[in-house]
Amino acid sequence: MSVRIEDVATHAGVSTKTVSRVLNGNPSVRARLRTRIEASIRALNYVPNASARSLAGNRSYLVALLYDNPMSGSSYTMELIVGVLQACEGTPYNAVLHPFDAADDLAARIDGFVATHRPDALVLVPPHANNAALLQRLDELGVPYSTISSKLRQSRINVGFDERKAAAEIVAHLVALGHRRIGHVAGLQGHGARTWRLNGYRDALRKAGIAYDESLVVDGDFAFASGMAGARTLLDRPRPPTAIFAANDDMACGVMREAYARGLSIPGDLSVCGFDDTPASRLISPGLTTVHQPCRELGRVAVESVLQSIRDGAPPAPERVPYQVQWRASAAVPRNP
Amino acid sequence: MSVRIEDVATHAGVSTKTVSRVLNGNPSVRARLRTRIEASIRALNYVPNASARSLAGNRSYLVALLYDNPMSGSSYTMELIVGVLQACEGTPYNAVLHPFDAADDLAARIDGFVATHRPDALVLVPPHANNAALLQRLDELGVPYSTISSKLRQSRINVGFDERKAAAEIVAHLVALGHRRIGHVAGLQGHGARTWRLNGYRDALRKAGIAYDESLVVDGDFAFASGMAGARTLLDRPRPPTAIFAANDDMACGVMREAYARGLSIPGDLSVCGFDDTPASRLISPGLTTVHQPCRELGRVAVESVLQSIRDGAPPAPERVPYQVQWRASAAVPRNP
DNA sequence: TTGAAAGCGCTAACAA
DNA sequence: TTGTTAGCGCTTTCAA
Repeated sequence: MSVRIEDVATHAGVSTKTVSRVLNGNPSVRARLRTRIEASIRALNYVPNASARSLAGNRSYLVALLYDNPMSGSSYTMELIVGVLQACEGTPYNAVLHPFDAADDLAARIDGFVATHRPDALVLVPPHANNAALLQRLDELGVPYSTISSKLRQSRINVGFDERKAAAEIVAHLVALGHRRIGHVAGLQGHGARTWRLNGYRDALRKAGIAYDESLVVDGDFAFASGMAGARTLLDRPRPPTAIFAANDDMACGVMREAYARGLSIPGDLSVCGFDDTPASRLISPGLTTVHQPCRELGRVAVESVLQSIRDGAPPAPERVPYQVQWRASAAVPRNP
Repeated sequence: MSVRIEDVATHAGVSTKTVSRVLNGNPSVRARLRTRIEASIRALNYVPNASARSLAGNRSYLVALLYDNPMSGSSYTMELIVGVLQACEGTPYNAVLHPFDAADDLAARIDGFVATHRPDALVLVPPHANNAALLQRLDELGVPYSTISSKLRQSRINVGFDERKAAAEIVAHLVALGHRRIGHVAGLQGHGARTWRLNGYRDALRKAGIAYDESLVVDGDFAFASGMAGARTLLDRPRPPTAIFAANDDMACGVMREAYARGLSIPGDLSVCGFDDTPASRLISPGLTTVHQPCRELGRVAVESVLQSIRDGAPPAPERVPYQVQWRASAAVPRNP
């Protein structure tokens, strides 16, 4: 059908094994020979057959991304996927995507998945990244994996960013603008993101000498509706906050909806901040001040780290990628501090 | 390493070939034998090795999704991916995702892609679905493909939905509310979506007996900023529109931003409608009236159709999937008609 | 540092 | 309807 390794070997006047060595970056090939073989590969436009390679080498060259079944078009997952694909580019590896419902017992179903796809490595995102039983099973199966934003120590390779510091930075900015009563709509229990962002909020208050007022913190679940509900509770307080920091953008949008429903203007009557920098945070009016969650970077680094650990044997230390705060118009000096 | 087809054959007391026939749904296996073999497969927890299968069968069991490099987290692409993955579930097929920059000459690069991945089928979305040279090259290479929302007749298998009718429905609704001067921010030239939605807009006006006023139609490029710019132009007209229908949600959000910047209220002073039903359309305030683009369905049907054409030989007729209009608060009776 | 030969696990021809 | 045999294209022993 097409060009095979044998054709390259003939063209270069060597054995197929030597071509194979070049293909796999085996260092024990003389430089001159390597150059000649590489020239033949280009000349014949040779591309190795992935199936034959996997079969003979007992490797799939597959990296599987396990994520939660995104109910709505989740830009988080999309960006992650983009990063994962970027990391695979230029390597012999390919990505396999697999949405898994968080409600399912993944620790039990993972065996079937691994048997079917035989991935060389896995990348897990929350909530799966926080599933201790799942990680343990993967350890038992001997499948290398990396996690993204996991809160478990158990994960040998984890990538994330300093969500706590980022949240503190947002809240410190609100303080600097003159806000003293700052509300917080917290994220879903069990997610690292909830704890880190809430802690960042508290850090900034403490640093500013503002007493923590638990009546200004309400629970949310990262969904729009819970942001609305949270704002309702906070704005009904005898002394309502002049600013609300929501643990993610979807909830911040809910806060804005509720504020508008009460005839409040943003940021005049109420400053609002979010977290994630989803597309909606740019599209909504006014633009939402938020933390850019570096999803692509996270996906890219997660893949690179786990592949490196396969190559080099030693698992690399957990990684931290940089983040950035997006200052937009939704936060301003309070009208009535 | 693990259970092989030979083990199943031994267990069931048949030849490997017969097991293979069962695996591949070959009808020429007696029912009783089939049942026995299937029992053995379950008993041994056998899973075929995909690489060996591909190599021997000269098929990759891969469906490649070629989409444009999404600059921002595109919910369109994400939803499509979800649909594609859904369609692969329960089949031996897997999806390979490949973002391709629309600026690149894909028709020239497709050979390398096909040689590397050897996909059994391709699914193309705009703008690639509108790339005539690309489709021609695929025809030459003999790779089956389906397109999504392509405007080219050339594509034998195309899935889409009636965008023209959906747009007309939205505009008819504005008319029914009492609007007579309705502006339109059109999509990017060359996209089917631009033409279909613009035509739908004109259809609705004609049906309502409202003369088409070209000063109320401005060009956009599907991006937020072009929605703002379009609104600026339209609202600066001597007799500005009381409603604006943007060809997608991102531009509709831009229209809203510009309206707010002028102190207009929505929908009191200006009704706004979009198209696509992106996450932002739900999160923005007021909620945006828009057409739900059935991306998952499109992705799912595109895969199913092309796989069916591989099985049955005959390409199925182009498919139309249903859509739905999302009525939200951004469109209402005009305050000053 | 390089090469020869033996599979990896499956399917496709062909035969029975 | 079922079984036998020969590969698919590559990597891996092992030897040179």
